[in-house]
Amino acid sequence: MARRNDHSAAELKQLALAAARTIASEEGLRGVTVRRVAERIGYAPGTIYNLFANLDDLIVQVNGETLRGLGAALAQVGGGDPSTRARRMTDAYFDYVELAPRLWAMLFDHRLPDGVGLPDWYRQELDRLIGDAARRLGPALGDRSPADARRAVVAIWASLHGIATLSVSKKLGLVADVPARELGHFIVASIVSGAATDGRLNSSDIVQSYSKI
Amino acid sequence: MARRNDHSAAELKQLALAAARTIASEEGLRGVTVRRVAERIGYAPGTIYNLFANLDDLIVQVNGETLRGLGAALAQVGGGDPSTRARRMTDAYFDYVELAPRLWAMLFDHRLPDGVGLPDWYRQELDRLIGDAARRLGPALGDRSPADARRAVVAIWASLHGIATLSVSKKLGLVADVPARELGHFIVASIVSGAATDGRLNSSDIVQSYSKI
DNA sequence: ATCCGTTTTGAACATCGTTCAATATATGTT
DNA sequence: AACATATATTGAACGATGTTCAAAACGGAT
Repeated sequence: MARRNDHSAAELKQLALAAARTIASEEGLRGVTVRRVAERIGYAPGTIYNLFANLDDLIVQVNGETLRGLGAALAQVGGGDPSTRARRMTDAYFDYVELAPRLWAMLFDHRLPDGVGLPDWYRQELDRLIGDAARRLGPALGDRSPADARRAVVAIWASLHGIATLSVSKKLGLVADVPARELGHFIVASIVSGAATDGRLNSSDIVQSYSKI
Repeated sequence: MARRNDHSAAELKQLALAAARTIASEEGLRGVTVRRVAERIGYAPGTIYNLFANLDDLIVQVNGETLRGLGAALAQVGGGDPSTRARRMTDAYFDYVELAPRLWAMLFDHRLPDGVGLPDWYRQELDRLIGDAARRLGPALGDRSPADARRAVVAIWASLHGIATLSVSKKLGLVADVPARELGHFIVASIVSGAATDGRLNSSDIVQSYSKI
């Protein structure tokens, strides 16, 4: 068998990605297997390996789209004074997570085997997302250097990731009856308002920031 | 074959747990398979199922020990004024993560299948850990209600989890050149100092906390 | 010495990712 | 129109996974 010509290679790739995305949305990373993706698009398992290097490659590409979607959702937040924009971006983050929690979870559930790094385009995608957020949140973060502003954004990025991850994997309800979104707002507010109160929370002397007043 | 009597059932269970812990420390969750654990203790795969309900059960029990160890490490932090204690507990957290990063990562990498919840003893273990931390951090968190103090601790718990997770899975270096520990201090400091500055960051009006001054 | 009850085994099953020789078809050439 | 070439597609095969369970082997009691 060969050369069915139903679809071009590029079309096939998109079909496979869409199928994987659907499965991931419904069942999470576990459900995404080569055979199931292949079956869903009406091809044999081997065909997947004409389109992707392996299953990891396929998943990373789905994750790339998810990441781009998150970036777009955050970029869509406009206007408002700096602090309400921070709030709206936090909301946009959780909106996006809740849109397809298992698909979002795959962003972090998936781990490449030892020694294999994420592809360069993925790193750039992620870098741009953080950079964009840093630029948009800059005004809310007080008068920090660009480096310190970015550091604050990375802290927010990691914190929201932690909250959403625990929430999606049902490990947040074990320790709190507070909705994930509310915790997210609390942390972002802490960082943002920390910037508003005074200049203590810059990178050069975090230690001192522990001592009250 | 049967009744080798080399070990009691309880001993065997500990042997299996220790073997799994070693493998997890070296290779992470992926390396922990029934056959490898069995081989390492010199028994057949089927024997594992005399000791544990299934592989998930075994892993949850290893995770329970890891969690208990983290709790002990945090509880060991004593003395000092409230804010230096907060700092030391944050250090203790990252010390513990760095002691065996892949073992720690298994705490969150592992997911029970759909519909299966964590056992009650695990929930209690976790609840005690958070409760302890809330009690110890209380003085550093200003004059909040116990409920709000606990919420702040949960926020810290989730944030540190996010940072450490991204760090261990090498996804933090993609967006920042800051060590995970430093980011952790930054966040804890933000929350702690947020409590120190004034009373705005309580649960009842997080929204308002976004507006500067 | 015999029996019983329990522990331990390992073959078996369904699934997984991955490889690759075989094949069937579209395309290019005559 | 017939043939040749190239390649897209297949599916069997391999090793590994979690899990089950009948069979077997052994310790202890009678």
